[in-house]
Amino acid sequence: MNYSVAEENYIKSVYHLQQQWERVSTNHLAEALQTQPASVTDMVKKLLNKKLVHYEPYRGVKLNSAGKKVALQIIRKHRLWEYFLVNTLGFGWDEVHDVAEQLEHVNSSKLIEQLDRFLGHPQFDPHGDPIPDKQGNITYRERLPLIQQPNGQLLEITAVGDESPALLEMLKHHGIEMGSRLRLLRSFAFDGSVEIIIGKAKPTIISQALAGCLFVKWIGYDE
Amino acid sequence: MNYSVAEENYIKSVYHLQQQWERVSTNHLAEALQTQPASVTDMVKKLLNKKLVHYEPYRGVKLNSAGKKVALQIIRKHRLWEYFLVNTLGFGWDEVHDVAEQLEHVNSSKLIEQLDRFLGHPQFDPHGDPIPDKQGNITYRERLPLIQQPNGQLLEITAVGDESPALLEMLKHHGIEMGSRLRLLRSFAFDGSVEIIIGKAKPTIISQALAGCLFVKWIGYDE
DNA sequence: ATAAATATTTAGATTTGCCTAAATTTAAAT
DNA sequence: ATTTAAATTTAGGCAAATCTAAATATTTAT
Repeated sequence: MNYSVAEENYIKSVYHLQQQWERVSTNHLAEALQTQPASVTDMVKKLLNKKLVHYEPYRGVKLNSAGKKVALQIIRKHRLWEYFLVNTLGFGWDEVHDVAEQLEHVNSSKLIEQLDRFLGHPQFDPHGDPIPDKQGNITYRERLPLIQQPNGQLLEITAVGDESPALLEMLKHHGIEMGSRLRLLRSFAFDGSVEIIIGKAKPTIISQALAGCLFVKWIGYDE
Repeated sequence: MNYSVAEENYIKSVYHLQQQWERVSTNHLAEALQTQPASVTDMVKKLLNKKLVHYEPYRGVKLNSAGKKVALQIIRKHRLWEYFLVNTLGFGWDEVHDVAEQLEHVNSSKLIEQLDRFLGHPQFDPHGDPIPDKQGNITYRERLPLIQQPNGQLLEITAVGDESPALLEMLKHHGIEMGSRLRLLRSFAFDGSVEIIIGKAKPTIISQALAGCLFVKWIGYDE
């Protein structure tokens, strides 16, 4: 099967919104796709005809297993291209989204498999999100909100919350990147900021907003 | 300015057909684009509105300088992607056309400049066709039909006439590739076949059809 | 439980890129 | 110089993906 760019974008959006809501509403989709609710209703009916979604009028939409499969392949392409743009072509990760958004719709299984091989079968994209494999399997990895972790823990950055230039600038300033290790020292009730040690540097305080964008896994208490 | 995929394909086709005919006819364009003459007339009017072509009804169409500029950038993208597919991802050059046809429409100047840098600013694509630079300048290179060259000349392959799997297979069999050196010994009146020495191998005879697909530059008479 | 507010769908249009069939223009042939 | 053939354009329509405005369903609040 081959789907139009518009169809692929709808499928991808439903997939992402489903991570948060069981049934995805028309308005949410319209918001995510920057389009009108009426247009969403139209397209959802087309996806229903193509047997990619469950849908009942007024009740929201949900990918069925065929739809999920399609979504995972689009996401695979998107994230492989992001990895390529950052690691091969030297893009910053705040610059890759729009380009990957276009590249993900290029249709060639040979292209994507050769790209995957060239890149060394990466498992995670530059933002820490997992890259589904050819079969659609995802390697999950701890992705715990930094806020809420117990003090003293040695942690490793596994993902970031958004891909804005502003966040990237902030992280660069602190010398934080994917895989960085840090220790959570304490948090302040006043403004929700937290004190951390990044690598072997001196303790620093980062804002609640910044901390809220960081996801980690546990490494242990010991140095 | 930003052009649709359909518009870009028309512009590119006009450019290529212009290499052969001063004014490009509606039927030729329709043939090249696998579409109907009436559709061509429609689109040509749109390109006229966008001031990319000269056009008079019944008289054919021709890119103006703005149109040429656009065409060269599309061709630049197409050929850079072909180079990438062959040299980085290991495609055969008979497999690249359709994929490059899609990739050439991805819109990001940063992408194409970084790709160009990553590839080392190649000047020729895998078929020997020149890659226009960012400004649209083309490095020309001798591209003489093998047939018609004087006997005894030492020649180097600079381009091939088509990109079919069949031609690639044939060339592989003879050990001919871009940059191969060969000497033309003689041609046979009977079927137009020619006898050549490829590199330091023994003389072989290749068919007129094959010879007609090869383009060369002169290196000299001496060994 | 009913009214008000919100969400969703339907109806009818628009744009892009394409089509077929008919009309028109240009080129070729007698 | 007409007639015939070929090429091109015009007219009218269609499908995909979108829109606005109006109608309908659902949810929330009184």
